[in-house]
Amino acid sequence: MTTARRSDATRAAILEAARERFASDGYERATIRAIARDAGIDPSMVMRYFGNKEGLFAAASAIELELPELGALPSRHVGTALVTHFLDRWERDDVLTGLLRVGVTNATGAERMQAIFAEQLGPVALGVCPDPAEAPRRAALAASQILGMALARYVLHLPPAVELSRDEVIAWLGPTVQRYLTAEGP
Amino acid sequence: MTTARRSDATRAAILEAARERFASDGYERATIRAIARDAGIDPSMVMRYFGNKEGLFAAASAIELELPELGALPSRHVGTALVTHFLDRWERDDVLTGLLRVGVTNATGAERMQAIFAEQLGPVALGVCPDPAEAPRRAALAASQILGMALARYVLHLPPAVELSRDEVIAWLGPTVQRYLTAEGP
DNA sequence: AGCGTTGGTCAACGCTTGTTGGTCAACCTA
DNA sequence: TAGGTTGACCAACAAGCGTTGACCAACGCT
Repeated sequence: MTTARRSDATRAAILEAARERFASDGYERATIRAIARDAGIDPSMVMRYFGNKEGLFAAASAIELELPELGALPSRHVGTALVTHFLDRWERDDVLTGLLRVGVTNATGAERMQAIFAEQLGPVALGVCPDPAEAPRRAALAASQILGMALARYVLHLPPAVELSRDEVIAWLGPTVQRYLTAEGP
Repeated sequence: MTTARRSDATRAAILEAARERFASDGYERATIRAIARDAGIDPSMVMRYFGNKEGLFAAASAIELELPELGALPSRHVGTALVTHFLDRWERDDVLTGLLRVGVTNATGAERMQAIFAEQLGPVALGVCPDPAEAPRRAALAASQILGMALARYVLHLPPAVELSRDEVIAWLGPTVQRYLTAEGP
C-alpha cells in the first residue's frame, strides 16, 4: 500500500471546495481563487496539483452513479427503484448538481454527462426493456424525466417542486420511468 | 403610432446576436464584446441601449410562452397539446434554450424561469386539475418532464433524445403530462 | 444654412481571471 | 546534522472583461 503523503489533505480540501463551488456557481463563476480561498490555500497550489481549471473540474466530477443491481429486484419495480436511488444520490452531495450545472454551459461537461448516463443508465434499460434495440431511447426518456426533476428541484428551485416530499416525487415519477423503460409502446 | 427610429435596426441586431450568444454560451461566456462583434457595432452601443449586461439579458429573454387556450380543447388532450406546443416553441428560436442555460448558472435567470412557468403554466394547470389547491405541484411535475426533455434534447444533446422524432416525443410525453395534470392521484 | 439631436466609433479605465516562477520553511533520510 | 525533496506562499504576468466618456458624422428641423 502507498503511504499517505502530507499533501493528501490539501488535495482533498481542494476537491471538496471545488465540488461545492462548481455546484453552486457553475464552471465560469467558480474561480480558482475562490476555491483556493475556501480550501485555505494559495491558488497556485490548485495549478500544481491539477494542472489547470479543466483538470480540476475533471477530478472534481469523477463520479459513479452506483446504480443498484437490476437483476435483484422484480422488473416491475424498476421505475420506483431508479427514482428512489437517484433522489438519494442527488441529495447525498453536490457532485451531480455541479455536473448538471456545468454540463449546461460547458461542452466538456455535457460530454461527461452524456457518457455517464449512457454507460450507467444504458445497461439498466437493456436489462428491462422489451426490445433491446430500443434500450437507448428508453434510457433517454427515463433520463429526461429524472434530470428534469433534478433541474426543477435542485437547480432552478421551483417552489412547488422543492416542496414535494421525497415520497411524493417517487410516487409520481416512479410509474413514469417504469412506463418509459418497460412499456411495449407509448 | 410611433415612427420608426433609425436605431431600431441596430437594437434588433443586438438583441438577435445576444439571444444567439446567450443560448449557445450561457450568461458568463456570452461577452458583450462578442455580441457587439456579431451585431457589427461597437460594444459601447450595447451599454447605451441596454444599460448593462443584465439589462441586455432581460431584454433578450423577454418571452411569451403563448400557451394555447385551454378551454378550447377537451381536457383529455391537454397533455399532448402542451407537449406539442412546447416542442414547437422550443424549436422556433433559441430564446428558451438561452433562458434555460442562463437559468442554471444565474440567479436572475432562475427567477425569470420560475416566474414564466408559474404565470403561464400555472393557469393551465388550474383549469384542468381536479383539485385547485394541487394545481401548482401538478404544474411543477409537468414542467419537470417538459424541461427535462428540453434539457436532454436541446442543451445536453443526448444522442438518443435528439434522434427521437417529434411525434415520438409527443407520443411518449403526452400521456405523462396528461397524468401529472389530471390524474386523481399518483 | 445653421444647429440641436441622434447614432456611432475610439481609446482608455479599473478590475478579475487563469497561470507562472521564484522563494522559503518543514520534513525525511542518510 | 547536512541535503535533497516536498509543500506552500507571494508577487507578478498577460489577457480579457464590463463599463465610461470624449469625440465625430449624419440627420431633421426651421
